[in-house]
Amino acid sequence: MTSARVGPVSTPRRRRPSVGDVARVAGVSVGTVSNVLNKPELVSPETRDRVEGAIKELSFVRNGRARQLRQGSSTTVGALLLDIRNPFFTDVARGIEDRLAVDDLTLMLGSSDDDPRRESKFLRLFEEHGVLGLLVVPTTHETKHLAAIQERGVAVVLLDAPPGAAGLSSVWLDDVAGGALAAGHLLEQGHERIVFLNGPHSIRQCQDRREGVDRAVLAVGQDPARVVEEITLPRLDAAAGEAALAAWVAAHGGAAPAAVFCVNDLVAIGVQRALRRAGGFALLSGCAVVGYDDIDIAAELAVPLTSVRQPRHEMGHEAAELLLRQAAGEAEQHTVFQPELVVRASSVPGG
Amino acid sequence: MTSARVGPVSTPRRRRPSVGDVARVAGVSVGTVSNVLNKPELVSPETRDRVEGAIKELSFVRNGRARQLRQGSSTTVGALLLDIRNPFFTDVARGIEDRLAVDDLTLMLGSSDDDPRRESKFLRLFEEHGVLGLLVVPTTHETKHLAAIQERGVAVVLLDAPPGAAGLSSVWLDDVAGGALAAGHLLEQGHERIVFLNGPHSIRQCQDRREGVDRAVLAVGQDPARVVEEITLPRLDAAAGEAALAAWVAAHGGAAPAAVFCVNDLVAIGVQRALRRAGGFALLSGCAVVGYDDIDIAAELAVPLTSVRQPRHEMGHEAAELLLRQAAGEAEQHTVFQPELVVRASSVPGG
DNA sequence: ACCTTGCGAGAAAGCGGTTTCTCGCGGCAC
DNA sequence: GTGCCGCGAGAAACCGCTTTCTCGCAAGGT
Repeated sequence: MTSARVGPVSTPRRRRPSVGDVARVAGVSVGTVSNVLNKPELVSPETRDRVEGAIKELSFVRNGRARQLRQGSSTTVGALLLDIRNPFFTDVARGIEDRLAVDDLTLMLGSSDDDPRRESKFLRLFEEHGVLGLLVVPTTHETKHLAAIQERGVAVVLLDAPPGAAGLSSVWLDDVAGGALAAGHLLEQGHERIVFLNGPHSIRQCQDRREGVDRAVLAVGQDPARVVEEITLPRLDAAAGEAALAAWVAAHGGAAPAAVFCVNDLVAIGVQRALRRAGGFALLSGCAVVGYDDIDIAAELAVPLTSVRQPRHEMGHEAAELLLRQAAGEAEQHTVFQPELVVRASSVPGG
Repeated sequence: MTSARVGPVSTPRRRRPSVGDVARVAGVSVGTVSNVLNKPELVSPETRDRVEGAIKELSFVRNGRARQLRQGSSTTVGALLLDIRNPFFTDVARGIEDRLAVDDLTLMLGSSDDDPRRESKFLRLFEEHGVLGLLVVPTTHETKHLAAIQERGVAVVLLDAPPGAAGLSSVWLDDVAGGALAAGHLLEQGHERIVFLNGPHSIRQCQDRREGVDRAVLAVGQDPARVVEEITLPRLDAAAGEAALAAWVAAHGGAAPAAVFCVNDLVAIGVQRALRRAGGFALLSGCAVVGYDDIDIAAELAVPLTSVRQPRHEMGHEAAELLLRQAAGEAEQHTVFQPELVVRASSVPGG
């Protein structure tokens, strides 16, 4: 470990001043202090000045929990994403945050890591916390538990997921179309076999992308079972992609597959890494790779990555928008975005 | 826009059941319900069963705000980072979260975008929210306002920043050493001029890295003023790096600088992009580029990037650790990590 | 039979704000 | 001079939960 520690001195800890303290210093009642804070126009200028002076003097900061408890309101929304380290989700998160900032709301983030236990832990935490609403990338198809939360008065929007239980708004992207786009592109390039590094089908996106792949294969009159070799990854990051492809290469005497479709760009980056390690640039450039998400760095890689683009920021923004509407009592609403194929060197011969 | 909307149906909204409701259904007092929730061993099994039945029946979820208000405790900590989209910060955030999860605490994240106004807005929000503690990447050298917050009873730890006002713990990395490492490496490669794409010196890290660069230059008996050409970027992302380097190339008749040191990897990625666009792979491979942070994808770029590595996850973890200690009344403490140079193709001739 | 224990449950007082209701007081019309 | 109105400030209830304190009651000891 390359670190060092130093440090003496102790830290004081005092009770925070309350409206009562402010009232005492200003020589008014607590109700008046509250009025200064919330409805200054109801208070005479002199009194207001005295109170504001006292607030400064004590450096009073009001207790938002008590405030919200009384008002029954809330200013935070919770978002439960699959993995905050995945650039796809941070871009989505930023989209959410940007929309919330307009209304002076703040965001609590959690990563479920696609683990239902972590998901339910965070959901409970958020709900107890009294969030205004919840944006959830669900870990399973089953969304009844989310509908139940909404029944209890917390607006819930499904994020990166199709419409689920009745009453829940949703924002997602047509992953069947996305999968078809990717596979169609590879087939067009003349590939007859496609290795598909996918996540478990319990993840909706993974299942849908597979369905899209199958449709594309059927569309050219081929048999998916013969064309597609699907490998299920335990996790959807670069390390998992690298391991899976290294195993494939090892199992095929050092040869690379002709075409690989990866369930996301991180996995694709891992695949490229595995190819480079196994056979250098030659192997790498002989293998067509397509990713998914089109994260910012996809274009900057050793071999720029062909990818299926999702409007990440916009998806987050729209999800927050729907959440606020739903919280305002509007009806549920479903927005579906369309994917777009971005072709780069990783999938075309001259790359 | 590639999206569509649909949706009818209305959303109900009911008052959440309270302990009082549970008590009524179970035929006990609210105090007993509370005891079932918090000290089940004090309640007789039959009563406990009745209460738990009522909780299930009403699907009661306790109101954490009221709970924390009464207890005076809190289970969330706030972290104010510069930009959540920068992988450096998400890795730090993940380190924080991993440490907090051990104690069942949750994280609220905010991005200040290096804007003091956004910073103070978030600080107020967090403080009103009653967070247990605050991890802050400060936007200025001035940390008195943070010390003032700690005076009011919220533990504060400076993150990615050197010790500031008395009483505040801190976790940072020796950026002077980091800057020296990068510049020393470029000088060793025989470069006599270094273009340094830096952020404004009002950002401590930027100032320190510059100082490190100067020291390295002085160490080989050269004059920093002659060797280093520093360009100040308005933002520290890929777009800013690309724009700055494109301008440099344009101003030098299409020639690339021999050596570029970038204040972070995103900027370096932008630089590589600019070089590729201006002169293709030839120009790119003729220019030595060094980045900072060593984010995960640095190794996967078209030209793998030499970078100064920071232990991101560990820094976040340690910051959370210090925060919890400080919140527990322990004395302030300062941890400083050491950077490490990771040499890749982007800075060495044979790359 | 009587007094002490001790256990389990209820009543009530907060936590720190907001909000409603009441009330005193000065100004104004009659 | 009396009555009314309205403004500004205070008193008190309340949000939902925890926690302390009290008390009834059954068991156990003598």
